[in-house]
Amino acid sequence: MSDAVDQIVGQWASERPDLVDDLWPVEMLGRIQRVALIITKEVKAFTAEHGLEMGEFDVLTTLRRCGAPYTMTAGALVKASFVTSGAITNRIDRMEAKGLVERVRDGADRRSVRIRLTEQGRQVIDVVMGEHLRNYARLAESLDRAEMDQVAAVLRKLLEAHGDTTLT
Amino acid sequence: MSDAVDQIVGQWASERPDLVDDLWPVEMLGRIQRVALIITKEVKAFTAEHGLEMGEFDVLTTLRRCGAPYTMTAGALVKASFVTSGAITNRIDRMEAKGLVERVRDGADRRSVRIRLTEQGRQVIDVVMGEHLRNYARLAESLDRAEMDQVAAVLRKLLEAHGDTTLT
DNA sequence: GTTGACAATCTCAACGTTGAAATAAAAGCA
DNA sequence: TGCTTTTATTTCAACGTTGAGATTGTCAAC
Repeated sequence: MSDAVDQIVGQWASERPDLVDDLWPVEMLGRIQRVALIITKEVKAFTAEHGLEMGEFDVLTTLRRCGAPYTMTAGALVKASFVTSGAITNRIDRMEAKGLVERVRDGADRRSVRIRLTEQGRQVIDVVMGEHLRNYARLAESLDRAEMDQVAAVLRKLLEAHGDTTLT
Repeated sequence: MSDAVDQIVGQWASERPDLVDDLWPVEMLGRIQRVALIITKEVKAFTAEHGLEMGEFDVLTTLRRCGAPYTMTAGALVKASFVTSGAITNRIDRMEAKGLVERVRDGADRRSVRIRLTEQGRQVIDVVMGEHLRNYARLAESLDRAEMDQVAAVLRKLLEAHGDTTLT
C-alpha cells in the first residue's frame, strides 16, 4: 500500500532526480508531521466537545499530573509547554474566567504567580483525561502494540538527541 | 535513558494509578506530537532564513513537485494542505506580492483560479528545497537508517488507516 | 432564456499566538 | 542605604488561521 508521503516522494523523484538520494528523511519526518496534524485535529475536536481549547486542556493536564496541591508558577507552565509567556497569560485569563484555575500571588516572591487548579478544574480534568486516553487508543487502533513500541523507542531516542528530556 | 514522555507517563501513573493500563497510547502518540513540535520549530526557523513563512514554503513545494507548468487551482491547494480556503487566499495574496506566484484566471471556468509558480518562484524553491533536505537530514542524524525505516513503515500504515492516501 | 442548485474563490470579524516592550519585585553589591 | 542587574509576569500590536457568509460563475432542467 501507499500513502500521501509515498506520492510526494514519488513526485520529487520525477521532478528533481538530482535529489533522489536526499529524500530519505522525508519518509520518516514527513510522516511524523502528517500524523501529528491529523492527531492534533482529532484532539482539538475532542477537547472542543468538552468546551476546552487544546491549550487549556494542556494546562489542565500539566497541573493535574504534577500532584496535589496542583499548583505551578506561570513560568513553570511556560517551560512545560511549547508556547510563549504571552500565550500562557492569555490561557490563564480564560481559564480563570471559567473557574478552572485561580491565580495565587506568592507571599514569599510577589513577582511570581502560582496557578492552582480549582476543585472544579480537578473534577473536569479527571473526567476528560480518561476519555482522552480512550480517544487516543482509538486513534492508534490500526497498529499492534509491538509496532507502537518500536516507534516509541526510536522516537524516544530522537527526543533525547534533541534535548527533550525534562519537563521543567 | 528517558525523555519527557517517560516523565509524563510516570507522573500520571503516580497520580492516577487507575489509568496505568490506559497510558500506552501516550508512549507513541505523545512522542509523535512532541517530535512534530520540535521539527516544526526548526523548519519555521529554516524557512524564515529564506524570508518565507512555513505555509508559503508549503505552497511552493506543492506547486513545484506537481511538475511543469507548476500550476494548480486554489481548491487543489486547499485539498493538498491542512488549512482552510481563507488561509490559502491569504498565502497567495502574500506570495503574489512577493512575485513568487501569479493568479491566472481560467478561460474555461472563470470561477476557478489557477495559481502558477513564477520563474522567480521556481528558482527560489529549487534552491531552498535542496537546503531543506540537508536540514531534514541533520534533524534526523541521531538515528540510523534502519530505525527510520521502521518508523516510516509503521506510520505509513497509520496514515493509510486514517485515509491519508491521496494528495488531491 | 430563465430558474434553481451547485461550485470555486474571496471577504472579514473573531481567535490564539508571537515577540518585544513595559511593569514590578527580588537579589547582588558598593 | 542607594544603585544596578536579574527575574517573573503582563501588556499589546501584528500576524496567520478559522469558519461562516458573500460573491461570482457554471450547468442542467424546463
